[in-house]
Amino acid sequence: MSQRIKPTEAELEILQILWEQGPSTVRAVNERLRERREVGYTTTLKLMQIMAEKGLVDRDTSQRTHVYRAAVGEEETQRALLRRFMDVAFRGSATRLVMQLLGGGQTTPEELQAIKEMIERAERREGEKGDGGRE
Amino acid sequence: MSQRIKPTEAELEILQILWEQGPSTVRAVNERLRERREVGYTTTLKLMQIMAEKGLVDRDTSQRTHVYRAAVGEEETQRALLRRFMDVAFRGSATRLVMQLLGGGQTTPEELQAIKEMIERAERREGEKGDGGRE
DNA sequence: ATCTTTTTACGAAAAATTTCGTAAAAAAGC
DNA sequence: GCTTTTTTACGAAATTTTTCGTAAAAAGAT
Repeated sequence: MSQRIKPTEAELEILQILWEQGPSTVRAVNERLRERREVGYTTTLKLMQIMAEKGLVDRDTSQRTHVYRAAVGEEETQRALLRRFMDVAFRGSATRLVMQLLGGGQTTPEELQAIKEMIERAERREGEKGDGGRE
Repeated sequence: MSQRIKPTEAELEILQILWEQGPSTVRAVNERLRERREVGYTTTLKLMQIMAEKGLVDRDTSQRTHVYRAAVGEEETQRALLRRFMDVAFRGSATRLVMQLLGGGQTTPEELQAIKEMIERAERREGEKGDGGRE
């Protein structure tokens, strides 16, 4: 299901902006992109039009200036991307991935602490499995 | 430095095979690829030739049948890929990435345990850093 | 020796992704 | 009203990645 979500890198960059600042015009998105690198306005426009075709974004065309919003959830997308990335880069091993993350010095002590707490929570969830905790 | 390592997806697939089974001929790599999908022999050959040009692999051409081996380390490459992926998909946040990994039900209890141990080790390392710890 | 198979080299086609030029429509400014 | 600016639509060029056809060389088989 969510395996159909496969934005390209440029598309993901735009999704990030839409997730972060909510529904936006092409101009607003392009300006954010420009903070990081040179991008032509029509380049951004075209990409967003393609994304609309693919169903990655919805757009409100009731006004002349269209407003786009992400049509796929941030978490859902991250889950799909992570699954794929873990498979291709770490042969599917979550352990190796985390090992690299922690060993590679890419985490602050605060992040380590936060991650540790998450592990404990995840362990508790595992332990309870079966009694149907619903959402 | 290691930011120069940027294999494409098909290239990464080949690197995985070379890392896993060591120096290999084009035929051997192609056969492994074929276990998962249709790939022509010359397609694999060409890719590996390009990889040799890029410096991703080395090859021994002393025999008629060339033998290729990975010229970039598995960990080094994973580190570079992970850094990039974390930035683009998780806005640079290791915490969010791990959250998704643990919350997404993509980890077995065994992996959880292994990960927890790694965290503790990483914490000890961090702790030593500040007060000039003994090794 | 001749024919077949295996391998490399090379180039280019095919596919996917990214970029942008140009035009037309709508809105805004004067 | 007329000009300038902003926006969308569209198509195509440019770039990157993947795939494969063809040829030539080397090795092996008969």
